[in-house]
Amino acid sequence: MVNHPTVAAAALVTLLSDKPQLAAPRLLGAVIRHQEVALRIVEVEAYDGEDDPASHCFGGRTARNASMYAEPGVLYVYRSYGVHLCLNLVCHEPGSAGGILLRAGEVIAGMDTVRRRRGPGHREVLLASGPGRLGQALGLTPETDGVNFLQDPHWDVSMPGEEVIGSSGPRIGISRAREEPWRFWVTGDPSVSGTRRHNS
DNA sequence: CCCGGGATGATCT
DNA sequence: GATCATCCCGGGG
Repeated sequence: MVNHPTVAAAALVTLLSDKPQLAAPRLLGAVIRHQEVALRIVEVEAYDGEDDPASHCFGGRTARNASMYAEPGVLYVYRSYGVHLCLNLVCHEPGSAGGILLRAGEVIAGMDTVRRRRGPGHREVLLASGPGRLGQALGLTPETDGVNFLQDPHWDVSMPGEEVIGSSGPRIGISRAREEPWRFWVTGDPSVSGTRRHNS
């Protein structure tokens, strides 16, 4: 009875039923798969609920952020600057809201599909480096918002296989709550985004 | 290599 | 009308 699928699923639900800022670093090294494409997650950001001024939940529930109030296992997809689709794993304590933004990954399966989606001329380590690029690599659509990866055969998330050495710092691209070090990344990993400015 | 800035459109005030 | 949880290109050093 070791490795029964429901055991792994239960462990993920437990992980994602905590405050996002506590769960996020434990997600480094996890693998997310959509159909034939799989990414090893190397950079994430935690967005808490209505009390986090940088969260889409700040100010309460709206049509856009409704998925962040759903149960852990659900995917929250939002459109950034009109053009990019970005992916969060819903993560919060019971009765709350929140999510973990997947900011960068390493392509470990489906390379041909990713290259076709991203277009020519990209170095391999940059194919899913940055939340918009990661979304494009995974083939997100607006309909991905609200999908439960525990119940949809096209989607899967696996717990990290090995411990990784992580770093943390302020979240990128926000104007409020800059003091919270809620961005987490695999130390030294070449696919982490924002290497020019934000990494220490 | 580094930095600055423009594109682009949904969302909310 | 302002604000973005962004990306990428072009110019200068």
